Amino acid sequence: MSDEQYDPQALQAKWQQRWERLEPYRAGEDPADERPRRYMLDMFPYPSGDLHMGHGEVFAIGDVVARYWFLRGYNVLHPIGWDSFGLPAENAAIKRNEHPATWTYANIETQANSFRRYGISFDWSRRLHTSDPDYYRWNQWLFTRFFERGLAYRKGGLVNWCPNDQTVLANEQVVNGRCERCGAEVVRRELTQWYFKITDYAQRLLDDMDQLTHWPERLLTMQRNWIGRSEGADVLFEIEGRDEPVTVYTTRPDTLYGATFFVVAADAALADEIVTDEQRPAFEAYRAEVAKLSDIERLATDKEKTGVFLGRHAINPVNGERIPVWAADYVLSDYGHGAIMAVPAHDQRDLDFALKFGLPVKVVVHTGLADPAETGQATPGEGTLVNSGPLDGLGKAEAIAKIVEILAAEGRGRATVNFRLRDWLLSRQRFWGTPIPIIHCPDCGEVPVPDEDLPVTLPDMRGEALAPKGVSPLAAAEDWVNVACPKCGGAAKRDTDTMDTFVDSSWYFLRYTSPGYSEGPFDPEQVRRWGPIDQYVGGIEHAVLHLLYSRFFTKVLHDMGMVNFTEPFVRMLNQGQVINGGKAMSKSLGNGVDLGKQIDEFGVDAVRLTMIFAGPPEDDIDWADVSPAASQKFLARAFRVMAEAGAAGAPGADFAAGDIELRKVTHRTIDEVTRLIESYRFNVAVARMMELTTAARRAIDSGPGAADPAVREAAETLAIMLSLVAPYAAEEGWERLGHGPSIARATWPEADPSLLVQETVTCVVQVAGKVRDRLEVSPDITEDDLRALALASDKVRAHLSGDPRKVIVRAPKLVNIVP
RNA sequence: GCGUCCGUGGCCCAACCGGCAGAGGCGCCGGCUUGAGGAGCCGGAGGCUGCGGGUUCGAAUCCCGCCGGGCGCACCA
Repeated sequence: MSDEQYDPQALQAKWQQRWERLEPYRAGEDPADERPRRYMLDMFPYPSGDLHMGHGEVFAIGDVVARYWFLRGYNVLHPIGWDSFGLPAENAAIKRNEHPATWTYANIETQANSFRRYGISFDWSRRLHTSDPDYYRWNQWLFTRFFERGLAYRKGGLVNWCPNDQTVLANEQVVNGRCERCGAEVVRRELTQWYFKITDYAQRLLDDMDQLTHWPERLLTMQRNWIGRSEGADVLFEIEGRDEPVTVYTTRPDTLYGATFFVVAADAALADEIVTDEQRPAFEAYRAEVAKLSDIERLATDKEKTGVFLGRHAINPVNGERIPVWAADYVLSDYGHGAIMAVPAHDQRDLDFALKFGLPVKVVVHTGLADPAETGQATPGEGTLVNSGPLDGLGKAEAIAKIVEILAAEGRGRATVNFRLRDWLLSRQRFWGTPIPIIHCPDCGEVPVPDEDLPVTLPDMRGEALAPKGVSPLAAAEDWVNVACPKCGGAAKRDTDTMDTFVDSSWYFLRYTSPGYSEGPFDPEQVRRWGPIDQYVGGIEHAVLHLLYSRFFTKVLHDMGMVNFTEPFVRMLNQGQVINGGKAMSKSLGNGVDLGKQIDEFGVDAVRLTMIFAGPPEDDIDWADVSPAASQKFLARAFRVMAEAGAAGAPGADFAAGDIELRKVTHRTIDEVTRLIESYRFNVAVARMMELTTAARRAIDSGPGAADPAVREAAETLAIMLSLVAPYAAEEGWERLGHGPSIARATWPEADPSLLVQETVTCVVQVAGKVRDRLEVSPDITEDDLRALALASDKVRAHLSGDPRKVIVRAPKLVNIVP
C-alpha cells in the first residue's frame, strides 16, 4: 500500500515543477475575459534573509483567500515583489565590503525559491523590486509631481535623529521615543529636510474612513488617534513690547478668563525673540538643558514641570489682564502655534506648572468640585461659567460659541481645527534608497530633474564608502553630485539624500497592475481594471506607517486624475504574530523557530495547515501550543481517503447513486465550509474538513466501501477544499481521483439544498430550565403540536405537579415549561 | 490614568439572532491491530464558561461592578 503513503517531500518535488510549467495562477490579461476580477495582496516582504515564520503565516492566510477566489471562478490578481531598498542591505554591504545590491538580490532569490516551495498562488510574471531603477525612477517621477503641486517641500526645524542608523526619521517611525527599526533612543536635531505635505490631507484621511467598513476597528482607531483632530479656537494675545500679537490655539476658549499666565515652547523662535536681556541667561541655560533631553525623558508623564520666566507680559484680550510669559518644554513648538494660554484651574498640566512656580489659579468654571489650587486636581469637566464677564452662567458649549463670536467680531480670534498629524519627513541620510531628484542651483534654487533625465540612478559605491557619517554617503560621490543646473546650465549640485523606503511601498500595489509600463508609474487603464485591492493582508505594525502613507498617496494620485478611487484597500486583515513559548521569537532569547526547518521536517502542507488551524487569523500563534506533527497526521489521513477513493473508481460517477448518509455529511460540509471561508473563520473550516475526512474514512471501512460514488464525492470535495490550505496533498489527491492538473482550475463545490434538509430534529424539553426529555420531531412541526407532545412526555410530567404556569415553545428545537 | 478587545475541559480553540456547554486538534486513559514499538483504526474520561450582581421562562452570549491579560493612547493645549 506504499502507493497510498503520504510523502510530502516527494509531492513537493513533483508538483512545484509542474505548477511552474502550468502557471495556473497567472492573472488573465485578455480584455475580453468576462470573469469578475479580484485583487488579492499580501504586504510584500523585505529581503532580510530567508522567509521566516511570520511570512509563513501571512502568506498562508492570503493564499486561502486567493485560492478560494480562483475556485470560485474569479480572474484573480495575486502578485509578489520585494521592498528591496533599506538600511540592512547597506549595513551588510559595509560589513562585507560589497555593494548593497549583492546582498539584496541574493536574498530576494532565496526568498523567491522559498515562496515557490511554499506553494503560494502568485502570478510570478508581475514580480517587481523597488530597488530596480525601472521601479524607483517612478518614485522620482512622483516626487517631482508632488513637488510641482507644493506637496513636497523643504524646511528647517527640529527633527528626529536616530544616532544608531545615522539618519532622520519620520514621526511615524518613532515609537515611544525609540527608532521603530533599531530601537535606539531618538534625539532631536535641527536640520533642513524634505517633507510630504500629508497634513493637507488630514481631514480627508479622516473622512474617508467611512469607506473602510471592512477594516479592523482598532486599526481605524489607531489612525484616528494619530491624525488627532481637535476643534477649538485661535486667540490673539498682545505681548507688551511686541508689535504683532501672538496666536495661541486652545480647545477651551470658554476658559479664557481663567488664563493666568502664558507659555511659549522653549525651542520656539518666539521665545528667543521676546526674552528680555535680563532673563536671557536663564532662558538660554534652560533651553540648552531641554535640548539635551531625549524624547523618552521629555515625554515621561510623571516628569516634573520645568520652565523659565521670559521677563515679559501678555495681555488677556478679554479682560486686559497682564499675565506673565514663560518658556517651558511641556508646550510643543510644532503643534498649534507653539504657544498657549495657561488656565491652571481647568487644565492639569497648567496647574502642575502654576503650583510649581507659584502662579495664580483662577476658577472660571463652577463644577461643584473642590478648589484646584487646594487639591492640586484641575477640574477640566463641564460646569457653569463664573468670573467670566459676559460668559457667566453659561454652560461649556454656549460659552465657547459666545466667546468665539465675541473674539471674531473684535478680530481677536476665530474657531479653528487642529491636527496632531505632522508632515511626513521623507529624506534620509543613507545610500540604499531612491535619490531625491532635485538639483540645488545657486541661482535657480531647487530645480527638479527633468522627467527625461530620470531615473537618477545611484552611483556605484560599496563597502566602507557607505559607512554612516551623519550626512548622506552620496555627498562624497563628487562626479555624481556636481551637475549642470537643468534651468540655467550653471554649476549646481544634486540633492544627496535618499527617500524614506515607505515612499516605495506607498504605490507598489498600483505598479503590479502593469509592471512593465514605461509611460508612467502604472497604466491608469490597468489600475481601473484591477483596483482597488479587494483584500490586503499584513501586520498591524503598519497602522500609522505604510497603511497611512498608502492612503495619502492614493488620494494625491486620485487628485491628479491617475486613479479612479480614493481608498486603496477595500478589506484589510491583520494577521497575528507567530510567537514561541509566550514570547516573541528572537535571537537573544534563543527561541526562534526556523520556517525552512519546519518545512523540512513536516512538509509545506502541514506547516501551512498548522498556521491556519491554530486559531482565528488575527490571533497570535504560539508555536509551542500547536502541532505540525498532528497536521501531518491529518493530511496523511485525508490523503489516504483521496487515494483509496481514486483507486476504487473513476471520475464521472453518478453521485446521486451514492450512500445518502455520507452524501448528507458532504453537502453539509460544503455548506458550512463555504460560509466559514467567506467569513474568514479558516480554523473552523479546517475542523469541518477533518470531520468530513472522518466520515469518509468510516464509509470506506465500515460503510458502503471505497467504490461507493458518495465516497468519491466526499473525496473530491475534500480535495478541493483542502487545496486552500494544503495545495500539494490536494493536487496529488486530485490526480489520484483521476483529474488532470491543476486543481486550481477546479470548481468550488455547491451544496445540494435537498441534502441539507433534516427529516427530524432533536427537540429539548426543559422544566424550569433543566433538560428533562428529548423528542425527535419534524423540523416543520407546529408550535401547538410540539407543546402537546412535550406536555405528554412522561419524563416531563414526572417533574410537574399540576398545571404549568407558562410554556415557552421555540419550534422545532426547544420547549421550556415553567411549573 | 483613559479607551478598547478578550477570559469556555490540563492546553490550542468551537458554539447562528440569548435556547442541550463541546465541533475539531493536542495531551491523557483504554481497546483492536502488530513479534515488539510506531503508524493506523475504535472508544473514554475531563467543566460552577475568571468572580459577584442584574435582566430573562432561559445567559458563555445582554447590562453593571470587580479581578486578570492583550492592544492602543497618554504633556498635542
